[in-house]
Amino acid sequence: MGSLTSPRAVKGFADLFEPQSALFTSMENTARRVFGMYGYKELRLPLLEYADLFARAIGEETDVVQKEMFTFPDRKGRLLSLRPEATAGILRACAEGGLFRRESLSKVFSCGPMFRYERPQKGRSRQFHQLDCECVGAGEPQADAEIILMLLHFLREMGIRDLVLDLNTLGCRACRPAYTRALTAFLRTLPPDHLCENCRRRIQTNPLRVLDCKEPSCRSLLRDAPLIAEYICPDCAGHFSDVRALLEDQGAACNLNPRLVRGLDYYCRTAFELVSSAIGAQGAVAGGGRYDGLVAQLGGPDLPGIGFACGMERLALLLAGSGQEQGRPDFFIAAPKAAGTALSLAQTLREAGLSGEAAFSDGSLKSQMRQASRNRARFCLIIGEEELARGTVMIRDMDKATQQPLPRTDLPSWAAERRA
RNA sequence: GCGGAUGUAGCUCAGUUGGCAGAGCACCUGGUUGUGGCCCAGGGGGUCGUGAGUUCAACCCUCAUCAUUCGCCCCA
Repeated sequence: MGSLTSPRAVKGFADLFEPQSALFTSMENTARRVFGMYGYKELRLPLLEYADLFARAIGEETDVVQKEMFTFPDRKGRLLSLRPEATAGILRACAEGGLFRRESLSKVFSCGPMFRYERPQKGRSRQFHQLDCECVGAGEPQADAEIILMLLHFLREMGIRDLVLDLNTLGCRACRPAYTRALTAFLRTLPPDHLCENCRRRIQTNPLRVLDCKEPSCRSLLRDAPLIAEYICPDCAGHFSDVRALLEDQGAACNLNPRLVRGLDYYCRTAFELVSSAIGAQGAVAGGGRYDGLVAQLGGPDLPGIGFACGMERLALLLAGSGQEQGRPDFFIAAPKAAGTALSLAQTLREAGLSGEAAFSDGSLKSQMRQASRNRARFCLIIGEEELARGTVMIRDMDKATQQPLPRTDLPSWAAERRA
């Protein structure tokens, strides 16, 4: 297994090779195209931010901030973090760049690697990639509906249909505290030894999360738990029913899930998630929600906003096996005694628009033709003894196993013919 | 941070109660085919993850360690 101390990749940081890397590129291109149709503009962002940005945006008490960030001091002792999610950085950049003052409605798209220090498993690595959209400046239910429809549109374009859209409302600053109090009070009435260990802890730390515990015993105890729907204010209720009506009108089936809770503190009102049961335990492919007030909390203008993130590795898991056929090269040049000539002919053909390679070394004709075959080249251009003497090249059709000689000076026109 | 599983050739994996390390695929060379694919013959490649221990003898048993992987937690 290699030499004593061959370098290794950092744990949880994957190298993406050919089929996978092409899949990621096509995801990004499809995202640019589809999101562009809805008016989203691409933003390219740094991976590193001052650590306190995330504490302020995501919430000091969240797991992400407390134990999942890559945080370290720079040379002057300032704490930096590799971004664990995209929203905070996007909002910081837009505020700092004056975007929110120049336009009343901002739609931005960004993508790239995110970092969380977690134990890797299927669908989760320490460096992972997200597509991320944020719509800032619109508090209307139409904004919620549009961004969800856009996400579904994108997934449809990627050939993914069988995801379940979970939808919930989390209330707002006005009504959520009352609900949290009611839920906590209810949880305290339960016999503690019937709740799982995690849930007993969560009553203190984050009562909302008890709602989506997967333990059967917890689930049954929670059947009679108060629902957010009974506590939300009329504004939130109206907003939520408008969003549902708009989605329904567009034929977007959604599953109302009163237990859907998001782990980032900034979410309010609409929360949604797209879930698959086909890719292991980490089934959330995309998720997002509304975050009115977050921009102001980060020192920007008081704007409402909504956004989502889509996990590219999890998308790739869904797409596994549906890999599109790789394009075949047009030619391969086998020239056992004329590697230099082969190189220059290859350049001629490429400048004429064909793709292909020439053998570098002076291996046997047999081995060079094997190489042509392995490359799945359509044509093999052979320069053997005879062709070398006559200044010609043998052009072999690798599928039909037919061939004909051609003067080398005719290659440009042969290439032009091939292109047509 | 906590559990379970797995580390043997480039890849996928066999390996008996402890007794000289194997297959398929891939790769290389040659034969045959008008010069590739199919077929035939041959070949290269492994300190059995690493380090200790038990034993006359360890891929196999014991301990440690590292890595990978699937879960928990959390999230996309």
